Amino acid sequence: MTTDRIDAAAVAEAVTPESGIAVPIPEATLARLPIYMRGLLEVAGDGVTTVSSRRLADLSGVNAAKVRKDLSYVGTRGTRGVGYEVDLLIREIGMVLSGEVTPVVIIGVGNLGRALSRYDGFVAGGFPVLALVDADSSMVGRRIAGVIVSHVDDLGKVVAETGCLLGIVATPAHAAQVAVDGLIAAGIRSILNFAPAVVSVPAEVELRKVDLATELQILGYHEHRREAADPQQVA
Amino acid sequence: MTTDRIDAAAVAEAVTPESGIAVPIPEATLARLPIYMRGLLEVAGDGVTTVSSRRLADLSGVNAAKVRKDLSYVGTRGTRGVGYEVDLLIREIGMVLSGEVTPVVIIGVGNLGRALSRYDGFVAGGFPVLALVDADSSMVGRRIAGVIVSHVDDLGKVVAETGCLLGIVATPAHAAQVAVDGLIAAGIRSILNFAPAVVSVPAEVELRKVDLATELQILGYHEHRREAADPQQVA
DNA sequence: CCATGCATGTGAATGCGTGCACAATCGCTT
DNA sequence: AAGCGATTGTGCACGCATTCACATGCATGG
Repeated sequence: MTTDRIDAAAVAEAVTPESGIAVPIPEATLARLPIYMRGLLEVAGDGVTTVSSRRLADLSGVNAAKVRKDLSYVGTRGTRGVGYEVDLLIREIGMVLSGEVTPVVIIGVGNLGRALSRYDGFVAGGFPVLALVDADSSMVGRRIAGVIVSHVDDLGKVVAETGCLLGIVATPAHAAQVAVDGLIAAGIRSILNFAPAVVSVPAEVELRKVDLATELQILGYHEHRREAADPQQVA
Repeated sequence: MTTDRIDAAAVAEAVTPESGIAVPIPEATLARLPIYMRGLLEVAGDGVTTVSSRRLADLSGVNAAKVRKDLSYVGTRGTRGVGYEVDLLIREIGMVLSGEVTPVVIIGVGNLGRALSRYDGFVAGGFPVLALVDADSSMVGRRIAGVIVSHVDDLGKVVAETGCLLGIVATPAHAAQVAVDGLIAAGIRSILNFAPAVVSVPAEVELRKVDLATELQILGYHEHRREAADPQQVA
């Protein structure tokens, strides 16, 4: 996987089931929770009220034991011999991954930035894009997906007004570090970087990365590898 | 990391240094090679002819020992006391990740599909988008980024004509499985899936996934976690 | 020609993630 | 009321990835 957590430090906090404060969900589990959520919403739509770990595993393309272990982290308890209550599970997982609406700001409204700002999945997932900024003055003032583009110099003001908590960097590589620094200065502490560049952030800032070109290169490697090993062409 | 290799089976082939056939690069290493490549191209632009693992590690945001071990997999040998030759390294890594041009086809020309087809990074990385298809007839015939959109029913023909080896799925979730099946039927064996859905493929097909909404949800979790632990607001 | 310093290459230890396998436990049926 | 089938919860072992630490070996300077 190319899109990884940058800071590899794991959350090693002790589990405190009853304190209600600490929540030490492993990174790998966290990445699967949204997948489970989709499966749950699907079966809930069919009127099903109970799922087994096996069923949920099939829907999510993972191992059943993994599902059970993952669910044990979110605190949910199933019923032995029966399974898990769908509605309850949806509420529990929804609670874990920020049940409320979390607005995001996008830096860079080039091709990628515009597409992301119009991407339905964000709004559907509770992440409305409430602010857009760009360094290019000719972009400022334009309306994209209902949001007016502001200048990057006004980033702090815009973030404060809209209450954005998450930042998405969709600039060219050479502008990525500046964009990230700007977001941090504006108070954003969780950033998703689409620019193909290595950026550094203070330890308290959470930085994730999505590298589209790298994804293709990894696929290309496997493809070429297959061709070299297997002389048959599809023709 | 949300965008992961789906099939977790590792390539366990034995290293055959001199045979020139088998290439058993670990998945984790493979994901870092493009990062190294960017750093190398950067220093090469500055006229530097030699890099140490330490320097390359700093540029890539990773550990120096990791760099050395990664480079040992690609077969490159550095010079003790000096470092690695930049040009040579660029050629070696370029060789590993498919030095030639590998055309790609995109299924789905909605917001995301259009943005991806215009994304400069693909062409720059040697992955030109030579074909676009969509199920919506009203899209067929339109020209996007210089490529004319074909109907998904003609997928096999289009793939054969353009020689595309990689497929990108940018459809809505409910159409993802059909799109993947279509790509496989057309002879594509390496697929990058952007649709937020779990799809199943035969073992010989390589499927990678990029899940944008999930990335934000993971960030959102950390953000909320921080807020809960740290009552101070940014205000 | 030799010594010295620096950077590579890798053995080994640690930690996380995965998945098996099984005991514990629940609901349902007889 | 008691047994039975089903499913959860988890201890355990295995494997990959990461990182440290150090011996190896090359180039440069005296």
